[in-house]
Amino acid sequence: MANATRRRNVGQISGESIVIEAAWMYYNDGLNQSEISQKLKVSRATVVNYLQEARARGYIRISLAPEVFTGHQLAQDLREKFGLKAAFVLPGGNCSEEERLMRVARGAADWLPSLLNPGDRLGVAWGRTVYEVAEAVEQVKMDDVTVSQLVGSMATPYGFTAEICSAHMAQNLGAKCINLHAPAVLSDPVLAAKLRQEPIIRAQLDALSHCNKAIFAAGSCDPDSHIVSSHVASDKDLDWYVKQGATGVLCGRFIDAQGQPIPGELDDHMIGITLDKLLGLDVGLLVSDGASKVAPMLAAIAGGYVTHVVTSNETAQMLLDAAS
Amino acid sequence: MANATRRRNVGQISGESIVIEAAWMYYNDGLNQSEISQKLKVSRATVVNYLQEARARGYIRISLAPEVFTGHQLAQDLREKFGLKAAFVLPGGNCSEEERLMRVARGAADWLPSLLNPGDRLGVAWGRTVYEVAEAVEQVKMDDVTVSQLVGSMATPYGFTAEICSAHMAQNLGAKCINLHAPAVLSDPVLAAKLRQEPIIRAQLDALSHCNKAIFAAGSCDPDSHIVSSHVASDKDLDWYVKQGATGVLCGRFIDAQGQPIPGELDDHMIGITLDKLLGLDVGLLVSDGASKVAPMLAAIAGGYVTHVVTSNETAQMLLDAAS
DNA sequence: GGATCACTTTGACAATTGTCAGCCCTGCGT
DNA sequence: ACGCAGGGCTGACAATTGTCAAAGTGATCC
Repeated sequence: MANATRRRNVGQISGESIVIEAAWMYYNDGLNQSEISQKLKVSRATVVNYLQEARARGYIRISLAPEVFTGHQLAQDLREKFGLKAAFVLPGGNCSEEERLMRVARGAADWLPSLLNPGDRLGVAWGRTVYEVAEAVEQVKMDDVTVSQLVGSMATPYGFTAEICSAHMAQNLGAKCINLHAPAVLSDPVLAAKLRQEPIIRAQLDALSHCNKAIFAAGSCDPDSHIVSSHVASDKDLDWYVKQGATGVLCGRFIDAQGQPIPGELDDHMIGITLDKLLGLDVGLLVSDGASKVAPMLAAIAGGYVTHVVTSNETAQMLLDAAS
Repeated sequence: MANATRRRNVGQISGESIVIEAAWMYYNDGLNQSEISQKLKVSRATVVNYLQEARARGYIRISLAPEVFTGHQLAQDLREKFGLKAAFVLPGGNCSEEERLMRVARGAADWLPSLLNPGDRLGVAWGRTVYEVAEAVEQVKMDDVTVSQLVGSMATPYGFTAEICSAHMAQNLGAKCINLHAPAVLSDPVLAAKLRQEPIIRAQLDALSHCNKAIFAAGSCDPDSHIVSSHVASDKDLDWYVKQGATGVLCGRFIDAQGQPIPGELDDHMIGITLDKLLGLDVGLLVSDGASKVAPMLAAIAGGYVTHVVTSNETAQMLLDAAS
């Protein structure tokens, strides 16, 4: 393979770059395939092959202009009403909740790299949404970015543990990754406290304090919420917190409608970032979608954790309506 | 217009954003136009219209991956041989000199925004090549970038004066623009000196010292060079400088094969940046192409003014051959 | 009301692009 | 030499996409 002699249109252009030549003519010069095939003296079918190869190798970048999603009316309304730095509102038209979630995740993934600068430390939460964002991020080379896992790992049956979320995110961003090698929840608060004092864990938790940006989703307090199915909280815990006024979940912590953390038993059992650390970040990126997330999102925003939001048309409208 | 009631598929998605919806489905979800027309419940022809509108409005960004041009063999060879930070080598295959120049200009225009950061001050030289680059830059919003005109204005018959080059560049980059409101060459050195002392001109010249990046082309010393046809130098001047060893022209100044400025009468007549100010920049972007530019480019590189190069395949090869 | 205007939408047709089986080289093993 | 394998190229056909003139639709002004 390596030194196999390729022919590729002998006597023509330097050989390997004929693919690029074709791609340039097609996408930059605006020639059609027939014209290109004439110039290159190959059949049009070959030009098709070249173009496909160019696309397959990722030479061609096609993207929708981000301004479209941050600039339109709903996005501006969100920004003004909630005092955000920016909002990214995607068309969700007619899709199922599932499809909408994927779109929102993809939108966040497209937007995220432009929110990061060299030297940044990005905290990554966990959950289905965050996982899909991590997966959807296009491989790019972000110089000097560090990704940190915001909460410990859990036994979610779906494969989107906090570890995997942060690892994939770092992988696709070409960033360094600091994982938190501990469970998110321990049955014994004493053990949890001891673990927090372990030098390795302690260092990792310290690192979290230095994050200047974070990406997270808002979790709902429904009985079928992932916080229960991932065994972070039991049904009993959930009931208790809801009685205390829990409206949403952020990084594994329950918050009330004003976004204030609700102190409770779980705090002592958990290993992960505390919510006060999420205040005052350069970027607090909330990615969530769906009717069930409206109240949690509002709570997170009210708590001041959020500077940027990614969501769909529909959810944006619900947020605005609910807050009017 | 503002409050005119648009119909656009009444009862469907919020109306204006149906274009975005269609674009998303087409480019992100990979659906074809028929599928989209079904989902959106419009005819396929309408979908075509939506997509065209999206493209016309610039919602769709298509670009060739820059790594292709900075990564391939010739670019790496250039970088190593001349100690550059990066080189951008475009396919020039089979084109006329004119077409190659346009490609190189376009390549530079595509690359330039990614070389700029907030706070940068970009010095812009003049000439046919620089003009084409300025024209080819896609309208983007670069926050907090300032463009400075590196040399005074001249009576070129072709419309690419230094003023126009820098103004268009700033325009398309969405940057501020500092023009140099003075002729590049004055017949009287005393007058030139006086003009340099004028507060406005002086301030503008001072601003040039603060540029941290610059874009320029290498000019040749042929009798049909633009430096002559634009009346910056006379034929007699040119002859004299060539006799002194002039190999190229950079920002209106003659340099020898080692890139050293050749002191001469013209210096006192000129208003514009001096070459020592171009040393040690974060980015010195040389954009040039063609056989006649090979020697001037080598001279500019030898002089240490250049950190980044944009050129074609063919010229890159000539540079490497000539320097081997 | 109805004529007009500016606009979007549409169906039928034209052009462009994608697919695929088979050909034609070249290198390699027998 | 010969046959084989594999990659690249091609022509004919299929699918997708673009064009354009005509028709529809609400708003606005007699």
